[in-house]
Amino acid sequence: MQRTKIADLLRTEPTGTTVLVKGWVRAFRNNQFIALNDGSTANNLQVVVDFEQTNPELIQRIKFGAAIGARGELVESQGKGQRIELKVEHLEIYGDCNPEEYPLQPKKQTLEFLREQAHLRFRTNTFGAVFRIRHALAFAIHRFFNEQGFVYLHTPIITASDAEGAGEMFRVTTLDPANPPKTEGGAVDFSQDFFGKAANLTVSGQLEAELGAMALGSVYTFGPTFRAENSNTTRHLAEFWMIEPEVAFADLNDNMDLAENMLRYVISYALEHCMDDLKILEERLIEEEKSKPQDQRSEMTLTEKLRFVTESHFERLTYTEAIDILRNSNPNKKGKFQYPIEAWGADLQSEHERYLVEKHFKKPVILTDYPAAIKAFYMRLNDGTEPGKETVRAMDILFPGIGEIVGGSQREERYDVLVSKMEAMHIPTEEMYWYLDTRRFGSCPHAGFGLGFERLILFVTGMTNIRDVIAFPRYPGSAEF
RNA sequence: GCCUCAUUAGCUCAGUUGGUUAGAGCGGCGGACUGUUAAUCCGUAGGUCCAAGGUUCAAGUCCUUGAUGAGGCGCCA
Repeated sequence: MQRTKIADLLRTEPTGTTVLVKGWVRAFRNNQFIALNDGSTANNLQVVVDFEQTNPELIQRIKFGAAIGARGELVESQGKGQRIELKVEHLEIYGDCNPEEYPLQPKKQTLEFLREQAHLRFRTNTFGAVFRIRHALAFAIHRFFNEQGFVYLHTPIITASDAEGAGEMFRVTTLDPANPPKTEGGAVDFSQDFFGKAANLTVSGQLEAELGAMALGSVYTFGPTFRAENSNTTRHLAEFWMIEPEVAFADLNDNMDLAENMLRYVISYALEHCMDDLKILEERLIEEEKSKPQDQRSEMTLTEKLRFVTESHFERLTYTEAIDILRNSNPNKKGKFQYPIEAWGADLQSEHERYLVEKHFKKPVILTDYPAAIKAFYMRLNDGTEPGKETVRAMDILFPGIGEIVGGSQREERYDVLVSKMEAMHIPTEEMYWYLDTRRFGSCPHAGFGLGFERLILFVTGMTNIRDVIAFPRYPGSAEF
């Protein structure tokens, strides 16, 4: 007999037909009622055992976490908590689960404890919900770009260019670390390494994506990205997934529209397809908020917050306008900022971004036209700015509770301007010939951005630590599993 | 990398000014009950108080160093 998934069963009517289900025991109450979960949905199927007609040794083995199969009639439930249930005719245990040794328990366990049990945490309601939503968001992103006529470009994970300047890199090598070949000068001789030169894990697929966009028109990447930064925060990982669209013949406004539409599209998709999982996470947050003082509780529930974002337009303003708002803000005047806003040109700190998003505008904010000095070399220099106050066509999308979720820009398409900026920022132009070639041959205005996938999941799930929205997090000092 | 806080039973946590034999809830185990919904009721076992040093008549409690975890900051997505 073919097994039926619980997600499908819960959508059907209790017809009295015989079905076979397989899953894991989430609860066994009263020697009769098994709450069975097979991962297809957050919801359990109630499986009713006739304990007087069942071998006591078999009953004894129905423990929290055990894998079982149950065949029986699907009937209307006599109890109140559920519409339908399965009346067992035949029960089979596939895998026992010894409760004395099993780390998970049928009760609340902290996220920190479950992080140490990351190989088992999928089995909890919370992480089941998180990873089903993560899947749905990944699917929605591909669907969005496909509908928009984008080509999914697989940019390399191993790169030999270390000129991108996006962060510290992980070295990829096959040289013997104890005894590497040396040059005459005593340095490690990477010309003898696997690739004939030093290689690293990618910190961004953007530069390669630009190459694709200059022929395919609209491309996006969606893959793992690596940063060897010693970052210890709730929003950074050493290995994370990034989505990087790149569009030819697009300017910064097109870019902002694309990012905003994409975010609204994928959040709407989650609201349409993941409501059971979102409700579980929403309940979790409501429980958690109860232990907080009144003034720190959020005004909106998780789903209200998501709906709010899908329905509101993001506030767009320039860096210069943001500085004015911050300079005249109450916390700045009262000296509440740890880093007071003084002169134009300073980079904004987390506290400033949070003030703009969470206090001033109370919705997602897009900041544009940052000072050229604090942004990357490939961003397009704005025309007609005062000397010393040059800005670039950059944009950052800031989300409440997360901070920067998207960073993007219109790219510098003018060969001469790009070369002089690279020279000023000490980026070796010879090594980057392939990138510069796009500007030498058929260059055009183009723009793109990077979206941190895990940061998006943080926002949609309401989780607060990025290590809880990726299956097996990598961060300083940790590469378990 | 910097700052702050934490580490006590399987889990979540109490443990007063340094003072006798370190407690609770949940979970586990044994039993009762049998239409339960975090089931309920009765009983029961379970501890290298993170580690190493130190102060003291006496340390879970104070000090030093280290490890691990959490939160914040920086770097960013």
